[in-house]
Amino acid sequence: MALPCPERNDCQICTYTPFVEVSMTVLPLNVPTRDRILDLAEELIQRYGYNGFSYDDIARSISIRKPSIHYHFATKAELGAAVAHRYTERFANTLQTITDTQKTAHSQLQAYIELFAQTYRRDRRLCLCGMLGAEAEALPQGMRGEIYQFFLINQEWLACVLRRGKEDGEFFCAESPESPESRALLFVASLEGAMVLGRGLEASNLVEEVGLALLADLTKR
Amino acid sequence: MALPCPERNDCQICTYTPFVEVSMTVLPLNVPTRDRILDLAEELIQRYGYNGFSYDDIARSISIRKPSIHYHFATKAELGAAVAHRYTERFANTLQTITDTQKTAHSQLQAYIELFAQTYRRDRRLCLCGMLGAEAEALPQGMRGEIYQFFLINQEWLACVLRRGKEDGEFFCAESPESPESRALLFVASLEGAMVLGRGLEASNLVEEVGLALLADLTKR
DNA sequence: GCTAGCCTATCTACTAGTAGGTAGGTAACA
DNA sequence: TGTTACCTACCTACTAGTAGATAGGCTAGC
Repeated sequence: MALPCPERNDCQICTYTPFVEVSMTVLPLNVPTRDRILDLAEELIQRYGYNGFSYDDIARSISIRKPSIHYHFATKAELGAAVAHRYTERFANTLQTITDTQKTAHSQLQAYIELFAQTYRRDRRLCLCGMLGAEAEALPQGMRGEIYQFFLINQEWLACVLRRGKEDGEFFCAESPESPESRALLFVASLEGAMVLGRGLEASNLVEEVGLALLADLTKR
Repeated sequence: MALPCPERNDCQICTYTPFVEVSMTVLPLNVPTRDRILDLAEELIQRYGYNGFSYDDIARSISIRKPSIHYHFATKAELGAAVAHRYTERFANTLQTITDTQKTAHSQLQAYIELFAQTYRRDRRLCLCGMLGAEAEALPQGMRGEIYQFFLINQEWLACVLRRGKEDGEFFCAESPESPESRALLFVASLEGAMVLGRGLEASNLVEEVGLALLADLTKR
């Protein structure tokens, strides 16, 4: 797909141009091509979706030819799966770090919410797996397992934190009959949805707003 | 885009075929072509996204030639905007009906949740504007206004119901400092997100589960 | 009642451009 | 000498969109 022209987003005629430079500000030099492809594909999926970018978009952005991408990732489906896998793995590591560094369940959840808020603040990017979840039906089979894993890991981690928070008397939520798993689901869903709404309403602080309400509810009876 | 083959979704080789028949079971006979195009485009966007279908997909599904679609909708952007506009308008009417027929704020919210649950139960379709919200950055300018309207209408209606529910003593939520608008946002976001998670986790009752938790929180202090 | 003129809705045949992907070659290097 | 990481040149299929023709229906004027 030809990406929208960032310089003239208000121009009706020039809404689409065949190519757009993508932000490369944070990329250090001497990064292996394979990683640069992954990084860019990740950004493009978060911004435009899996069906919203092409090999050519990537090729132009990192100044190599299109077939060179096929050398690293034989098919687009393979690239997509690799991006999703790396994203999920990195996310799981971050959750582990949160568990290790934040003492209370409340501060762990705060850090969790901040992950989503941070992502959205970067050019209003969506959670990669949120975007892919929405597109799931139009995705190659191989990618769906990765998305499934992402949400499962999130739910399990959150349920664990919520359970501990309840045991420690921090929260009153998740009382029977509600399960921590169910509350965990609401937590992820709300944050994913907040990003979608943020884009739709062209708002910049929706994730934070929703996160605050989410935390507040945990201390209610 | 070539749509995925529904009969052999597990087949790696045949993941993509150039064409797939789309469900036409509910369409009565003698529906004007223009409406059939709109109906099908709506279904395709909800299932695969705006960048996930082509004029040719529609043409084949309703057995006309592709240029005939251009006669009714000159550009794909025009078609997309028309679909979103009709969807939002229909949704607004439904909200009015809910207001007119359901007495308590609680039952109005229940009916609201059921709208999302119903949509998802139909082949796991996403809310049209949820899908488009996620894709927003890759969408032609003309469509974004329609998406904005959808979420605004939802937020305003919900805030209104929540305010009334609080006045009538049905709810304890939305106490200061939290505004009904903020709680309304959480409400929509959670339901939109639940649909995305439902797809990601390949679950069928997530919208209902999230809706239940959402309602339960309203009666907490 | 006939007909000229217009409108609607469709068609076939086409365009330029983009999609993912392949074949085969090359230069650097261990 | 084989491997790695790229390249040029190409392919087929699909993309949105256009040009021009046509068949049938409606209506005003004679």
